[in-house]
Amino acid sequence: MQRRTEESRTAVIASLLADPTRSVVLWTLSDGRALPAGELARLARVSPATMSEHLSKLVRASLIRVERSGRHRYYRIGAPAVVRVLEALATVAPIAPRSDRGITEDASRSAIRLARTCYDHLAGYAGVKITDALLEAGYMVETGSGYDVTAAGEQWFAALGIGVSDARRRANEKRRQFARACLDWSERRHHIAGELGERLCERLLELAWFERRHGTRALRVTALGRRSLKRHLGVTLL
Amino acid sequence: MQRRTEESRTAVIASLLADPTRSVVLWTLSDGRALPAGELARLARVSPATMSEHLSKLVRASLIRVERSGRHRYYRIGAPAVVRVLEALATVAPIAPRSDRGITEDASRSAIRLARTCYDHLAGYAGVKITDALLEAGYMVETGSGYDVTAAGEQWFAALGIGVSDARRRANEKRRQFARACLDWSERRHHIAGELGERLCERLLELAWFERRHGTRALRVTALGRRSLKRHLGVTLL
DNA sequence: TAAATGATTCGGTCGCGGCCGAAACGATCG
DNA sequence: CGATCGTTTCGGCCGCGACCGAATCATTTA
Repeated sequence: MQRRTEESRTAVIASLLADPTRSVVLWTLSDGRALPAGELARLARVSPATMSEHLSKLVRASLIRVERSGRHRYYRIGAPAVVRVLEALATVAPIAPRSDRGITEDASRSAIRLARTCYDHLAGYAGVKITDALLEAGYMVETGSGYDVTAAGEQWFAALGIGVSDARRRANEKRRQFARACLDWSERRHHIAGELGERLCERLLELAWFERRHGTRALRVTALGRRSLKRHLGVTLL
Repeated sequence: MQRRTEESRTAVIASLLADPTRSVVLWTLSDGRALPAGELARLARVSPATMSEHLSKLVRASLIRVERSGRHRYYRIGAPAVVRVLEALATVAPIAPRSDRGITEDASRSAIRLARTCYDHLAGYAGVKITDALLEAGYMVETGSGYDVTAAGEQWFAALGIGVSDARRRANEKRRQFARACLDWSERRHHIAGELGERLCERLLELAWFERRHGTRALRVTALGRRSLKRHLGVTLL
């Protein structure tokens, strides 16, 4: 392989992501699934021949890996860094079309968009919806730099087993923000992060409203989680 | 603008980064500078006409902004998120060609590669060189999860006004890693992060070995910094 | 106002790459 | 062993976009 400048090396990677068909493939696999070539062809609406070429390019660049099983070949994301690129690209909104505050209602296509961890807190459709509901109910209010919990909110969190004042104290000690507003790449909306976001996420996993999925940051909503979100916050997760 | 799927929207952005000429432009501007169209054409070795087309595409997508001044038009990066995409792309090494542990010796081209902050610690060529030197001198050793400071190292840090044992204690309190190894996108090498990395960075800024630059994460090495790095660590920053 | 300089627009060429159908390949199954 | 199914390879078509020179526009300088 000949010497390349940093610039053209990133251009090569970018050109692999620049094709709509390949982009669909990567986004489809971005939640950690492994799918056979034929199914990917069907999803992207191209012939098996075309898909095969795309897949071989992606494999050659190590953006995806292939695993043979019988007469199928299963393709999966090659490295976590690949998903980070996708997310970074999604964050560069081609001028965010925020006409109104609607959430994308077809978020269900990919598990990683429905619910995932973002560092230590909850993100994706679920993270945004929960944050919205907390604001809507008056349990939290927006501040300049994030959120703050109201007296009513403190009770709500306590009912879930989360000590707000304790979290506030710890955040202060750690010189960490108490309840930060983190921008979501898939929803282009804010969700709750910081010390409180971490505790909320931890607790919802403890309560088994969500479950971790193997080898991915995507979370599964349990049946209990769906019911409880409905009851506690009036949130329906499609 | 018609409805687009998330996939194809990221593909559009990626296609803008996929062209080598545009890629050079974005990398050149990635340290926060603003350059006129003609100079960018010269740097990328294309005609002014060609460059103009590229620039207008990038502006239309808000990846860069333009500012008129006299008969020049100065172009600069449009949003911090754009640089994050570049860095994410650079991190997806087309199989890192790490034949040996050499550092890129032409890192000086872009200020942001020479020295920058990565969250709260020092990164780029400078960050990696300093980390290497600390290991080389036996002031730190590599551990499974990062680094640890030796007794000799503790003295070295103390001479600089950094209390290692205090940092260790604080890290423990904050449940934060003491000295993490963070992967550098430009050098593809590790550098020191975590609590100790933060304190080191803070202190070097206090001592005026480095200076923050306006509106960018790039740092400038001062003349004092160059001399001191040479004396304290035998490090020369080209 | 004319000349010079930076930047953009226009018109036209050319090559790369995505696409498909057909054929080949490889594994499984009857 | 032939039939079938999933996948890849091959050959050829076609359109998009990167490129440049020439012309145009805009701003500064003489």
